[in-house]
Amino acid sequence: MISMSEAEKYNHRIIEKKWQEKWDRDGLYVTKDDSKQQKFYCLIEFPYPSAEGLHVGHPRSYTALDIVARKKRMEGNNVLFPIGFDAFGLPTENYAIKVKKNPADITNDNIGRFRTQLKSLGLSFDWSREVVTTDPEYYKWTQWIFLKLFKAGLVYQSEMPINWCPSCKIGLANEEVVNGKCERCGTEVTKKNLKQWMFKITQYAQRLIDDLDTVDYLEKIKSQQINWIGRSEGAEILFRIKYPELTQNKTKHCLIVHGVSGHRRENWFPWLKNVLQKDGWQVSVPNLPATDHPVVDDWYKALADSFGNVSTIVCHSLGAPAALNLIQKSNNKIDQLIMVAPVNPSQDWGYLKKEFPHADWEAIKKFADLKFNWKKIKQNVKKIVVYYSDDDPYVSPESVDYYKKNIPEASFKLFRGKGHFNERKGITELPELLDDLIPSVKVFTTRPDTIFGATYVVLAPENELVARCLSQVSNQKEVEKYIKESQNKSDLERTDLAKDKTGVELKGIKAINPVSGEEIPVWVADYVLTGYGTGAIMAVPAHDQRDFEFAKRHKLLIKPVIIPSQQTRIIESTGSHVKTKSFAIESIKDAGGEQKNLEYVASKLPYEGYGYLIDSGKFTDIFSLDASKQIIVWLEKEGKGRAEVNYKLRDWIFSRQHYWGEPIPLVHCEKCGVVPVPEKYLPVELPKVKNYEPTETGESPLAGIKDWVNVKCPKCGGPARRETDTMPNWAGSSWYFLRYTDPHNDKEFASRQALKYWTPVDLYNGGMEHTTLHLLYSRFWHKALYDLKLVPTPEPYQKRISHGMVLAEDGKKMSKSLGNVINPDDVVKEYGADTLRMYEMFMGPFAEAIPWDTKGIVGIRRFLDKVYQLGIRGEGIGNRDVDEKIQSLLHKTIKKVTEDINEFRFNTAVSALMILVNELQGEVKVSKNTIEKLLLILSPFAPHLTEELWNNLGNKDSIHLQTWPKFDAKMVKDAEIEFVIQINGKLKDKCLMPADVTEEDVLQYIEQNSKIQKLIADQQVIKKIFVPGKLLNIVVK
RNA sequence: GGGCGAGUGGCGGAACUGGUAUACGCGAUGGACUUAAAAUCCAUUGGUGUUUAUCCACCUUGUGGGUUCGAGUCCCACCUCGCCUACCA
Repeated sequence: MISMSEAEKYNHRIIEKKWQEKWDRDGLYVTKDDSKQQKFYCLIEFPYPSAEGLHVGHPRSYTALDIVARKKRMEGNNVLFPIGFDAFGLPTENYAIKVKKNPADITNDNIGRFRTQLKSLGLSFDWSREVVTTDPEYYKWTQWIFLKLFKAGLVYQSEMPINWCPSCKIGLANEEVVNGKCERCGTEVTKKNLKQWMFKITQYAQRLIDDLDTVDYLEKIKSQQINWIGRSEGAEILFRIKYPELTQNKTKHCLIVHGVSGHRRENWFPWLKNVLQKDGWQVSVPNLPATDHPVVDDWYKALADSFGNVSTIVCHSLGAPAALNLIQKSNNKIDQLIMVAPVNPSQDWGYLKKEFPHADWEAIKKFADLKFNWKKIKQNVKKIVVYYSDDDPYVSPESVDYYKKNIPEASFKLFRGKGHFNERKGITELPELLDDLIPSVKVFTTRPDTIFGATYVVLAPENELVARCLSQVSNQKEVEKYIKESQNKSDLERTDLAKDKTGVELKGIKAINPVSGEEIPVWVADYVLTGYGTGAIMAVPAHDQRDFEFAKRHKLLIKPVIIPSQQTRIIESTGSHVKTKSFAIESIKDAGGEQKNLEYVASKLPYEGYGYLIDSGKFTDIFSLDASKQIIVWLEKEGKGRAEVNYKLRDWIFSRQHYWGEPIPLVHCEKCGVVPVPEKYLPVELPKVKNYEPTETGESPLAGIKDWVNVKCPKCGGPARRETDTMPNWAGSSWYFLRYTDPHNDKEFASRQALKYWTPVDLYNGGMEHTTLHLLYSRFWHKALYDLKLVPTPEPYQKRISHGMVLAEDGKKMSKSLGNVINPDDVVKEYGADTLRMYEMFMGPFAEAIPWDTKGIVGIRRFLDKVYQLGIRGEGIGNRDVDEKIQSLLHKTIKKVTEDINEFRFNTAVSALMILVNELQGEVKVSKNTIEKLLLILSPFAPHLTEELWNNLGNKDSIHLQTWPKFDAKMVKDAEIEFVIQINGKLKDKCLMPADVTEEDVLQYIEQNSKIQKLIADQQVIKKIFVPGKLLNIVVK
C-alpha cells in the first residue's frame, strides 16, 4: 500500500504554472513555416471576448483540437493551431454605452482576461500569431478585401425595408432575427426603409451547394447548409391580367424592326410575333432579307408605311437606328420603344461590315449614321426600354453608354450572358421582354402540374403590380387600407401561422389562367412573401395547405386536379368510371350520394403529394412529374412561362448603423457617385467619438463627426462624404484563418506562399449555430477571393466538425440570467487544468450536448492522482518488460487511443487510459518503458502532469517533442480468448481457448462438457454455427 | 408544417462491419485504516425469483411487429424528447 506524505502528493498548482512558463520561454508551440514538412492546419472558431470571460463550454472544443494538434505534432506534422479574437460587435458596444467607456478599451481589458484564462488551460496555441479583428492592422485588410469584392461587382446598395430592432436601433440580417425577435435583446423586430449595402451571396448559391461534395463536413452540417440555401426547381409562369383600361379599345399594334441579318438568324421575332398575335396584337414585321443583296431602301420604306398606326416598336441591333430615325422624322406618338442590343451609331461598324459584306451599307448609312434629335424622340415616345447583355460580341456594355447618356430616363436592363440575342428564341431567353408588352403577373411554382387547379392569383402587398393596378380597382380604399395594415405588422404578426390568412380582392381585375384560359380573381394577401420567388403565386387550394385555408376563409373555388393514384377513382366510385368536376367548397357539403367520389377526393384535401392529373385538358391522366415537364415545355412555346430555379437564400445585408465595426471604405461624391477609398489610404480608422449611441435617424454615430465624415473625393477632389455604416462582425471572421498563415505581413493580407502552404484548413471545429451564418458567409467570401485569384483553393475548410454544448447541471443552457454558469477558473484552481481538460473530454460524446456534473470531476482527479503515484514511485519501476499481459494491454491502449483521437471519440480514449492505469496500479513492478509509453499517449490530454513525470524519469527534452508511440499488431492480438457457447443464440457457457481454435476442437470440448450436454440432452440439434475466434451457437428444437 | 438527431442501470455514458448488453466514471452500500472525519484502499452494485452462502433460473436497450442460428445494432409502424428551421409557393 502506498502511503501518501505531503511531498508525494500531486500538486497541480505548482506543476502547471512551472511548465506553462517554461513552454512559453522555450517557444515550444511557435509554428515555423517549414514547407518541407507535412502541414496540418487545425482551427477553432476564435472567441468573442465578452466581459463575462470564458465559460466551461469554451475549453471543451479547444481541448479537443489541442489534443488533435498535439498528437499530429508528435506524429511528425508541422501543425498550425492559432488563436485570435473576434472583437467587434454589439455586446461590447452596448456595454460601452452603459459604462460610458471606449469600446476599444473595454475590448482590450476583455482580451487580456481571456488570454490569461486560455493560457491557464495549457492549450498549445501559437500565441505569436494572435489576430484581433479590431486591430487597424487587421481590419485594414478586411476593408481591402471588401474593396476587391466591391470592384468585382459583388456589392450593391439597395433601399429596402430591413429588419429593425427599435431597442438596439440596428438593422438586422435575416439570420439575426429569431422568431420575429431581435437575436440580442428579444425586442420584436419591425421594418424600416434604409439604404443598405448588400452582398450578392445569391450569385454563389449553386456553387455553395455543389462544392459541398468536395469537402468533408458532418452530414448534418451539409444538409443544414443545403436547406438554408433552399434550392427549389419549378417554373416561372405568366398570368396575363385584364383590367378595364386595357380592355378599352386600345391600339395594340407592334412594329418589329430587326437587325441587318434579318429573319434568317433572328429567329426570336417569329416567336414574338406569334405570342403577340395570340394576345390580340396586330404585328408588322417588314423583313430585311439577309440574302446576298438586301435592298435596304425597300425595307426602310416598308417600315415607314407601317409606322403610321403602331403603338409599340421592338427593334434589335442595327434596327435601332432605323427605328429612331423613323420616330424623329414623324409626328406620330407611340407608347413604347423597346430596343434590344441597340448598336451605337457613332461607333465603327467594321466588325458588322465584315460579317455582312453584301449588305447595302450605303443605304444603311442613310438612316443610321447620323445624329439624332433626342428631344423630339423623347416627345414622341412615352416609354423607352433598352436591353443589353454583358457578353455581346457586337454591342458592348460600354457602347450602351451612348444611349445612357442621351436617354437617361429610359430603363436599362442587363441580361447576363445572353450574347447578341439574334439567335435566341422563346421565353426561356427573353421573358422580361414580354413584361413590357403584355401586362401579366409572374408567379413561381414548384408544381406546374397543378396549374389547372389554379383558381386565383395572390400578390404580396409589396408587389409593384399592386400599386400599378390600384387606380383600376373598384375597391381602392379597401385595398389601400389592407396594404397599410400589413406594412405596419411586425414580422412576428405576419408570420403567425395560427392566425387566419387575411387578404383582399382586387375587384375589377382578372388574371387569365394560361393553360385553361379561365378568368380568375386576383387577391392581395400578406401570406405571400415579397422576398421569395416573384412575390406572387398562383393559388392551388386543392393541393396546397395555405391556399386551401385561404380559399376556405374567403370562399374561393377549390378545384382538385391531382389524385393519389389512378385507381382511386375506380375504388371509390359506386359504379361506373367516375367523372370528376370542379366544385366550390360549399358544394362539397351539399354533395349527394352519387357524388361519393367527389366527397372522397374532398375529404383528402388539400392533397399535396404527387399523383395523376385529372380535369387538366390534354395533360389529364399523366403523372405529376412528367406532367410538370410537359407543361413547362408547352408554356415556353406559348411564351407563357419557363423552367426556373429559386433559392431561399437572400443577399447578405452588410450595413450596420453602429460604431463598433469596421468602417465601410467608400466615399459618396456629389459628382462621381460612390467612390472606393484608394488602397493607400487604408485602413479607414474608426475615429474617437464622445457618444456611441446610434442616432434616432438610424444612422451610425459616425455620421455626427463632421471632420471625419467630410472628405475630398479621391477621384475628382470635390466635396464628398464618407460612408458612415460599418460592417457586421461576420466580416472579420470571414477571412481570419487566412491571416493566421502570415499575421504580420504589412504588404498583403497574407503572402501567396503562406496561403499555398497552409490553406485549406485541414480541420475546423465550431458550433452548429454558425452553420448558416459564419460558415456560409466565409465560404462565400473565400469563393469570391478564389475567383479573383487571391486564394489558391475554392473552399476554405477541408473538414468541419462540431462540438456539443456544455449544459448546466440542471440540463438547461448555461446562462447568466439563470445563474447556473460554471467558471472554468474555479475548476482549474481546485482540481487543475489537466483535470478540467480530461473531464471535458470524458463527459460524453464530443458532438453531443452534455450536462456538467461537478461531482464527476473527482473521478478524473483520482485517475490523475493514480498516474502521478505510478510515475513518481522510484523503487517500483523496473527495467524490463516481463509481463506479457501488461504489454498486451499497453499496446491495445495505444491502438485504442490513437484511433479514438482520429475519430474524435475522446471519451472512450480516456476510459481506455483509465483501464490501463487501473491495471498498472495493481502491479508490484512496472517497467520504465511502460510508464513512458503511458505518459506519451496521455500527454495530449494532460500536458502538464505528463511533462512533470517525464522530466522526473530523467528525460531532458519535453514530452511534447517526442514521437507518438506505435502499437505492435502482434501484441494487440490475444493468444487466448474467451470463447462463447450459445444455445439458440443465448449465452450458456464461456471457456478459454486459443485464438485460432477450430470448430472440431470446440465440438470436442462440448462433448466433454456435462453442462452443455445436459442442456441439449432432450433436444434435437438442428445445426451448429461456428464464428471463428468468437462463438459457437448450437441450434436446437 | 419541414429538416436533423436521440431514447440503454439511480446518473453521465460504453458496445468494432449483426455475435458475451450495461465497459469507464459518478453515486450508493459494506469493510479496512483513523480517537474521529476527510482522503485512500478493498468488496458489492440492471431487475425479478429461489436458495443459509460466492450457486442457479428467467427477464431487460422507448412501444409493437418483422428479418436472422443470433438484433441495442438491420427493416416496418408507432410513442416520447432534443436541436435547427419555418406561410419559401
